[in-house]
Amino acid sequence: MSRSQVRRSSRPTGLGVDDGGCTILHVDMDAFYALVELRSRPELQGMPVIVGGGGGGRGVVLSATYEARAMGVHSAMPMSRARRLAPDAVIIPPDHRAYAEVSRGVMSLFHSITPLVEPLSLDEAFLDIAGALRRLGSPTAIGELIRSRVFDEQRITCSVGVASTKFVAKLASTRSKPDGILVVPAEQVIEFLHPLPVGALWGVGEKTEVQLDRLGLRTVGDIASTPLSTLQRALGQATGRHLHELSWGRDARRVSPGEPEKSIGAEETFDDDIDDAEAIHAHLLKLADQVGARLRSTAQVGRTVQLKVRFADFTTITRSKTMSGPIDVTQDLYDTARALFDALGLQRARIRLVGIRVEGLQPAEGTARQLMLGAPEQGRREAEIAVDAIRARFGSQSVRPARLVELPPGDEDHR
DNA sequence: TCTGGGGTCCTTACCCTG
DNA sequence: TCTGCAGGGTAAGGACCC
Repeated sequence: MSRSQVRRSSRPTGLGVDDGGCTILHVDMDAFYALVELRSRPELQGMPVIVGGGGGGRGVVLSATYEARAMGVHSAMPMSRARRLAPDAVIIPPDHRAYAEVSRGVMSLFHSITPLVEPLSLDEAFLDIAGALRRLGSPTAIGELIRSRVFDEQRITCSVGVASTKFVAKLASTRSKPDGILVVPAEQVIEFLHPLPVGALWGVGEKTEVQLDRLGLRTVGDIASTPLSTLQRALGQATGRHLHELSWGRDARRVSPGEPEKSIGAEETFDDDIDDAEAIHAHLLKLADQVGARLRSTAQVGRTVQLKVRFADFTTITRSKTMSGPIDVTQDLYDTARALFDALGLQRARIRLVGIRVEGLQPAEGTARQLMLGAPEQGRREAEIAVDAIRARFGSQSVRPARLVELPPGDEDHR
């Protein structure tokens, strides 16, 4: 990608450049996964490229270049549909390790600007730059500095929203995409917000948009002029208040770095629906293994185990159990999830996905752990910690539960 | 059309306790 | 002892975000 291509909208755009008081930046990488892939495949520049898929043909679009987007492709779209819309698009399976590495570089760059960085995902973050103004200049100048450094250091482009609140900064970065910067001065927030469609508000998805449409509310301005009580009756107390506040540009949330995780989970959609309980048990063991390893690697324990089951018709149920004490041992996670699954009493129902999630996280240090009925007082956890160490050194596949080791065809006797 | 995987937050219902 | 109520914890489901 040439410099001239990516810098085409390098001047601040939109409502003006009076950026006084606009100390919140929202920085969002453009078509992140796709642009990371283009770095190593420059021959694909200017072509429709889609990152997504996965092995079983049941994947969705994770990211698409703007050339693919122009053909109607967007993220979260089923791959089968994306292929129909853009039959000539180059499809690349995701390489999460590469994205994580670029993300670390970008976040580290942000931290060189300000310590107040709140990552939202791999490819976006809020920055509070109030403390950096004297050193680095105006908010707009800092936004431009970030855009230019991201490109120079990572060879990808990003968009920056500059405002006095997180919510407006995020909207501004979205409106400036791709490869732009938009400043929304505090006194022009209402003018900026009210013409936008309701779907622009954080928390309004497909379902809520339909509900709002039934009330005849199509723009943010419509919501602002609707009595709070009407919104709360239609959408519930919290959502009604939330949308009403946002519609007037009120968002008191601070940029808060280092928010602790509230849950850790893993789930798997099968290539083909499964109706065999034994096979489901094996997948549950694999997921428990992943979740347990993540808990231990982050030195956390959790109290509630949640099982998720999605059936062939896409209906989804969850079942959960709160333990009397926190756990982080794979075997305990598996036993609990399996008991929840068995209690469903399914008779060869066709299952599309299973997942395990652990909630109620707390630091492992100093926590009295739950001892499962019949479990040895010592041993299991220590063994799993030893396995974690071996995997850290020799790879995640170096040690696995015996029943997860794939046998060559015809070798069932050794199972 | 046919829907991943990782999360967060909200609502509702129910049970228990004081 | 019974009743009503408030509040907390748990469970389940749903909407939403990236």
